[in-house]
Amino acid sequence: MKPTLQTVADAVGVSRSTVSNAYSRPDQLSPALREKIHEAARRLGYPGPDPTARSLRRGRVGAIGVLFTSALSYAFTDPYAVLFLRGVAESAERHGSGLLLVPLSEADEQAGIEAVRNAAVDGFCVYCVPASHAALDVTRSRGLPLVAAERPVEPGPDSMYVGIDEAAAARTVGSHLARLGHRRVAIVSDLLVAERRTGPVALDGPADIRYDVDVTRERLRGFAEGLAEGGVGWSDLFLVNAGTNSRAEGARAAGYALDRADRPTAVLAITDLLALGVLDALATRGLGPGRDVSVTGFDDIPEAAAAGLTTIRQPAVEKGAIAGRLLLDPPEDPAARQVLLPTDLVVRASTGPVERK
Amino acid sequence: MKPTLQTVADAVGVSRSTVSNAYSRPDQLSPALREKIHEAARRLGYPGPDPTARSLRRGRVGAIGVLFTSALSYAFTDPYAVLFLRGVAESAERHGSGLLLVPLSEADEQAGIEAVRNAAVDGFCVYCVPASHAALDVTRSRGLPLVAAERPVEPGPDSMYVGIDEAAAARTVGSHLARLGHRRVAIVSDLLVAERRTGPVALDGPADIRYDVDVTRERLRGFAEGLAEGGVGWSDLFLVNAGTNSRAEGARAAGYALDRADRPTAVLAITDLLALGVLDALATRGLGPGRDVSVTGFDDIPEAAAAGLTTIRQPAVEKGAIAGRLLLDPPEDPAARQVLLPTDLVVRASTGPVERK
DNA sequence: TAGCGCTTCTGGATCGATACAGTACGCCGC
DNA sequence: GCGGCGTACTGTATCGATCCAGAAGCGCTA
Repeated sequence: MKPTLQTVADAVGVSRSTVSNAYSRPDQLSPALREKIHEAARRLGYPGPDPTARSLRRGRVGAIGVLFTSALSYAFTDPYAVLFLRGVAESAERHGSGLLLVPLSEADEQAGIEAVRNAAVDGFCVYCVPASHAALDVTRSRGLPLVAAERPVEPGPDSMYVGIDEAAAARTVGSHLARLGHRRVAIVSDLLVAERRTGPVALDGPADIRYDVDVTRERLRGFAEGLAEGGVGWSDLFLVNAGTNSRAEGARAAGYALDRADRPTAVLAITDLLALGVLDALATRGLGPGRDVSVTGFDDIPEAAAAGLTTIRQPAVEKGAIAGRLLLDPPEDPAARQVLLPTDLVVRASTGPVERK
Repeated sequence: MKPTLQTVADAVGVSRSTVSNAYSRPDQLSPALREKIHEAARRLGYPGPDPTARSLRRGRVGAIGVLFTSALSYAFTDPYAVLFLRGVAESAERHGSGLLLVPLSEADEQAGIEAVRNAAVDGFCVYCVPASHAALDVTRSRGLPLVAAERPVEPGPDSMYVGIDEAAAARTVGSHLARLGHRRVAIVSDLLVAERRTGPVALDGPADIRYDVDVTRERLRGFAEGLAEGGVGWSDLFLVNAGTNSRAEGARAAGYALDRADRPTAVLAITDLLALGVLDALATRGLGPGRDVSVTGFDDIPEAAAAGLTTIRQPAVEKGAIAGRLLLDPPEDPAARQVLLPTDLVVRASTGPVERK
C-alpha cells in the first residue's frame, strides 16, 4: 500500500491537514513539527502530495498543452517549430509549469479529440492547426485559456493570439521579386489542398485554398499582391503543392516548376524548410540560386543564413515565449491579449535580378 | 458554474454513473440513452469527464514524463536529443499518451525536485541526467516505472534502460585512429568537470571525471582503450572541457588544442555537435579535416553526413521509441527490460592517416 | 409462475489531496 | 482577571470523476 498524507499524519500523530500544510504552506506550522513530518515522510517513503489529487482539489494542473496538427513525432522536425516550442518552454519553465505535447493525428480525428479531452493542462497553445479541426471545438469547450500561434483571419474580441501580419510580410517578398524584374514565378507551398500529395495545382485565387490553415492563404495572398506590383497576375503563377513541410518534398515540388519548358525565374517557398529543398533542386540541376533562379523562404531558421536564403525573419523563440506568457497569465486588458510581432525581409544571395538575355 | 457529470445526469434524469459510462464504456448502455446523454452534454456545454478527476480515480494519467538535465529550453537544441524525443513521441502517440516535458534546471535543484513531484505522469524517461541529481531520488520514490536512456554503469536487476555499449563503441573510434597512426590526440567533451567552463583539464583517468554522467566516463574510457592499442597512454591525451554541448563551444574548446605548439593530429569529440564545432575551428584556421587533423564525433546526427564526419551511429529514434514502449508497457520478463542497441563506426572524410613529414 | 440469466441502470464508497471555518492556547494590555 | 488577538493545529466538506455490488426489468424455459 502506497503511503498517503493520512499515513504520514497517523505516524506523526497530527491531522492530515497539517501534513498537507507542511508541504504546501510551510509557514503555517512550527519549524519543529514541519521537520518531524518531513522526517516521517522520508522514513515511510512518502513522495509528497500526489500531483493528480492536488490538481483536482486546487483546480490547477501546472502544465500547458501544445496542440500540433501533424503527428506528434513530426513536431520536432521543423526547425521553426522547434524554435517556437523552445520559447513556450522558456515561459513554462519560468512559471514552474511543464509542457504537455498533445498529438493531433490527422488520420484519426477521434484520437485527437480524445487526446484533448484527456489532457490535464491549464491552457492550450494551438500551433498550425486548421480552423476546421474538430479537436479545436473540444479545446474551446474545455473552457481553458487558449492562445493561437498565428493571427486568426477573424479574431474574436476575447481570443488570444501571437502572430505576425502574414500577408504584409509576404507582400514584401513579392514586391522584392517584382522589383528585381521577375515575371515567371512559381510558388511552392504545403497545405494548398487537403490531400498530401506533391504536384502542381490550379487555384482561382488565394481564397480558393481548400485547406483551411489561414497562414497558407494569407502568405499566398501577400505573395500575389506583392508580385502584382510588377504586373504579375494570379494566373501567371505556377503553384506546386508539397506533400509535407520538409526539405525533401520541397525539392520534389520544385522539380515540377524547374523542369518546365518556360522555367520560372523565381520560386517562392512558403517556409524555409521547403526553400532549402528548392535550393537542393537547383543544385542537382546545376542552376545557380540568385542567378539562374531566385529563391525565397519564410521564417529565417538558422540554416537559412548558412544557405544564403532570402527570407522573412520572424522572432520564433519570442513568439513562443509570448504565447506561453499569455497562457499562464492572461492579461486583463483585451488589447494585450492579441500580439502582432514585427517581421523583416532579409535579403541574401538567393535572390537577384532576372537575367536579360 | 461549470457543468459536471452530475449536471448532465440531472438534466437527462439518470444517474451519474450512467453518464460516466456513456463516455468511458459505451457498450454498457443502450445506444438510445447514450445518444440522449451526449445530446444533453452538447447542449449544456459539458466537455466530457474532467481529466484530473478521472486520473485520480483511475490511477492512470495518460502521459509520460521526460526528464532533462539542461534547462527545458535547451532540450530542442541538440539534434540528437530531438531524434530521441521523436522516438519517445512515436511510442506515446501510438499508446494515446501525451508527453510531458519536465524541466530539471541545474541552477535551482529544488525547482527540479518540485517539478518531478508535481508531474502528473504514468512513468518517467530519464535522459542524460547525472546519477547524483537529487530529483532522481524523488523520481524513484514516486514508485513509477522509470527508464533510463542510457545504460547505467551498475544496472539493478529490475531497472529499465535502453542504451548502447558506450565504451565498446568509443573503443572502435579510438582504435580506428590508432590504426591510422595518430599519437598526439586531443579529446573535446562536455561534463568532464562539474563547472560549465571551456578549457583544458587534467584528469588522472576516466574514473576521475568529477561529473557523474556515466556516458561521458564510459566514452572516454573507450576512447582511451582504443587509442592504447596504438600505444597512446592516458597521460598523452590532451583533454578539453566544453562548457555546453554546442557547436560554438566545440569550436572554442578545439581552439585550446589546435593552437598548441605540438598540435594534435586527431581530435575526438564526445558528440557530433561538438565535433561540428571542431570542424569549424579547423576551417577558421585553414586546416583540412582528415588531412591536417582528423576529427571524430558520436551519434551520427543528420548533419554529420553532410559534414563528412567520422562518427558512431546509434539508432536515435528507435532508442526513444523503445524507451517509450518500455515505460508504457513494462515487459514481465526482467531481461526484456534492459535493451542494448547496436552501434556502427561510420568512417567518412574527417579521418585519415597521420601525415608523415 | 417460479427460476434463471442477461442487459441496463443505480447509489454509495472511494481515489488523495486542499480549503476554510473553527478550536485551543498563550500572551498582552488595562 | 478578562477581553482581544495572533499563532498553531484540527476536522469536515469538497474537488469530479470511476468502481463495484446490487437492483430492476425482461425474455425464456421448464
